[in-house]
Amino acid sequence: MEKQPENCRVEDALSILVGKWKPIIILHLLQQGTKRFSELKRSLPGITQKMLTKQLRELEEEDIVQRVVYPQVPPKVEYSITEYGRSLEPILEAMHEWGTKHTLHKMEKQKQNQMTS
Amino acid sequence: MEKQPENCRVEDALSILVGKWKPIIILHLLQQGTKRFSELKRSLPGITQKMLTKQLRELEEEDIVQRVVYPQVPPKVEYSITEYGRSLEPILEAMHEWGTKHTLHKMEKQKQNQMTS
DNA sequence: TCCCTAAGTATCTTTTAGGATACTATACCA
DNA sequence: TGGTATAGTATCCTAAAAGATACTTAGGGA
Repeated sequence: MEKQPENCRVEDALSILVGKWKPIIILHLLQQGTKRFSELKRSLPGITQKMLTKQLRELEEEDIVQRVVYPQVPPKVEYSITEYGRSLEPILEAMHEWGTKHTLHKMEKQKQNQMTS
Repeated sequence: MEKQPENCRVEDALSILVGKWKPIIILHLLQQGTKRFSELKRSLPGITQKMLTKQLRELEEEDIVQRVVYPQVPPKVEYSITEYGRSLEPILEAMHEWGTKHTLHKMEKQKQNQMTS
């Protein structure tokens, strides 16, 4: 890690990952390969079309996902992770691992609060 | 990584790291140890007192930083990373590494765009 | 002839994050 | 007597993210 936090590039990764839906979209595509728009939508309960479209376009812009349109009616559009997008996997791994620990940490804290109250 | 993205805990890590100031605050404390409020403020050009206070309180709430108040006037308050907070380091490492690659990736893309235009 | 589908747009409203600015307390120092 | 320093609060305001809802397109099937 750099000596000077000012020069650090953590924000770059963060800017791609933040948002209520982006991490889970990336995880779905990482784990399940190519998916149609409607499949993704079904996989993300609560997301609106507008949001899904927006997030996917932003990820495409960053070269994290690839969008393939089949010129047919009704439309068919497939999304998949790019090779470059796959390079985010270690970050997501690290976060997942930490998140699991974090759940335990919170539970322990709650237990302690109960005991002292 | 879990088979089902729904059960994944990536969001937990993300929720702690997001925000315009949190990652850089954590990095400062990780690298420079204990710091007074005013020192942190000087290290973060552009941050307002309100924001710094807010971010620090939220990190304290999550047990990422520790806050120690010395009962004296003018006030003295010291902040430091907790052991638990230190466990975020691998995530920040992974992000930093990726961010560095990302910069290169963007530069290559720009070069290609210039060549095709 | 009309409805269905898939993958969107277009508007409008709500929620959240972030920022600007002013104010506070109180010991110490000139 | 008044100014300085530190670590905050208290209000108000703007911008960005997110959400709700309605509309579009055009081929195929009943």
